Amino acid sequence: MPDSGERTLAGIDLFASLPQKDRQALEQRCHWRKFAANEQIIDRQSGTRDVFFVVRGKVRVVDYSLSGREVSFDDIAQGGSFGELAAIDKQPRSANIVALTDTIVAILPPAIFIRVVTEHPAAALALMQRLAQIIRAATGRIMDLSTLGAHNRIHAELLRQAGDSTREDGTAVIQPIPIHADIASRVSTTRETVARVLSDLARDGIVKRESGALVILDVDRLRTMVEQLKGQ
Amino acid sequence: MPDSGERTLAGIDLFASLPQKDRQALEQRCHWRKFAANEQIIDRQSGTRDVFFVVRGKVRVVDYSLSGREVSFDDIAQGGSFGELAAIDKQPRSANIVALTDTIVAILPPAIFIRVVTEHPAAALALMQRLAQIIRAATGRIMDLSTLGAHNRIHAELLRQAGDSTREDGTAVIQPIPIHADIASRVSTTRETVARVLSDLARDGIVKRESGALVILDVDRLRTMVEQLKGQ
DNA sequence: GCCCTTCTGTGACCGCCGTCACTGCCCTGA
DNA sequence: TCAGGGCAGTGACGGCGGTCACAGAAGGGC
Repeated sequence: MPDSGERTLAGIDLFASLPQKDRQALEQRCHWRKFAANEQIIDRQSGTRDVFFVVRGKVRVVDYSLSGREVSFDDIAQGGSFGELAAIDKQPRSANIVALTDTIVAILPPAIFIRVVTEHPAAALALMQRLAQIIRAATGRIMDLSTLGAHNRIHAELLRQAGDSTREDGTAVIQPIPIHADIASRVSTTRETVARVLSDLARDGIVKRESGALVILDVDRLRTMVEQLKGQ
Repeated sequence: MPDSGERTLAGIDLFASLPQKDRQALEQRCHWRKFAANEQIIDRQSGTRDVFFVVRGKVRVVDYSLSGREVSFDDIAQGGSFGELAAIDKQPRSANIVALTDTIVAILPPAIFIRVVTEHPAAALALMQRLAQIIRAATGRIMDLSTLGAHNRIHAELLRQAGDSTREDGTAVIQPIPIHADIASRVSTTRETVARVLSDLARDGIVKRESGALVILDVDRLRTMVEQLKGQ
């Protein structure tokens, strides 16, 4: 693989509106690294403050309780970034990052990052919007954890994963089929509960397993199941 | 009360490092309003994008499930600000704000706010740090909700409220005495459970009610109670 | 002072769901 | 083709904690 072809920040969302010249200058200041699938990229414990950009691949933000219970926060795809928090506030890292696939990242020292995102208004706004997005997701999740039962949180997660893929006939497809344990760690429940809920939904004709995909047969019904219980 | 004395942004954290001239220019663009205790300042539903600064008083960020269950996120004291999210990403408001005390706020239109915090590096950084702080608090809360039982979340909340007030002899004071229902809504449990936990702690000699204050008699023991259970 | 509201404290009940323990499936690789 | 590992599915059980229902304390206003 020609490394040079990968050494670009052109696809990074945060820097989308940066003049090409400035972006190229930034590229000079980056380190570039590859990680294999399942490799850990950032450890919570580490004292580093670098900021990372996903040039290629996909990573997951996770944390573990001392008991080993896994809580996952977000998946970050190509074009995204992570590690900003420590750079911004000089506090320790707030979570772990693992590569989901083979991944190439660009690594930027904190001081340079801060300079870019404070001195370029467009980059500043992009970062603020990203942080705002994280906050909205987190507060939504806190509301879910506080007001919904495990079953309904799983329903809500299915709808989230279906995204806007709902078709005319009220069906939607989730592909590839998500691993139960992953769903569980995203909504803070157990693998077993996810399996039970999916069984129930299949029994009621609301979802169906199909070659490599999970089909939601009745998106509306699933949606009302979540909303009704919110209101009880 | 001389209103003029209150019409200043001098005490607002976000603008602490702004040149006086710029800050005074901003003051010209603000509207100023008073709210009485318990009055709602921002409604989730409202389509506004203004940013608010707490010139005087104290406000609370809360949200309600359709069932009426109250979830509170943060209290914002004098010098703080709120309403930034909607201004940053032009999405609907993410929560409600109620005045805890009689409060004076300065209200700034979104466009002006965005200009200040993108064009002044120091203000940009201050805002990013504030957003980062919110994210850390939220992820911490998600971890607590995901891995701790209700009892331990209450223990943790007591330690949080005690802050760094721990004295030489291992005691700490929380003052004024927090209302059980408030604790409950901060850690997503019920008033009754808070009462039971405090009773248990009092029975074990770990806390004590005292004229207008809650005294933690053994901070260390309380801390280990939380950490042990995290590890199980 | 008194009342009325708000807050606290506690018992009884019971349903949700996490835990444990297996079984069985599917797929990959030797 | 078979073995082994990862994933899925399901039953049994039991404890945590939410809900309901009161009773009592506390405090603030007139």
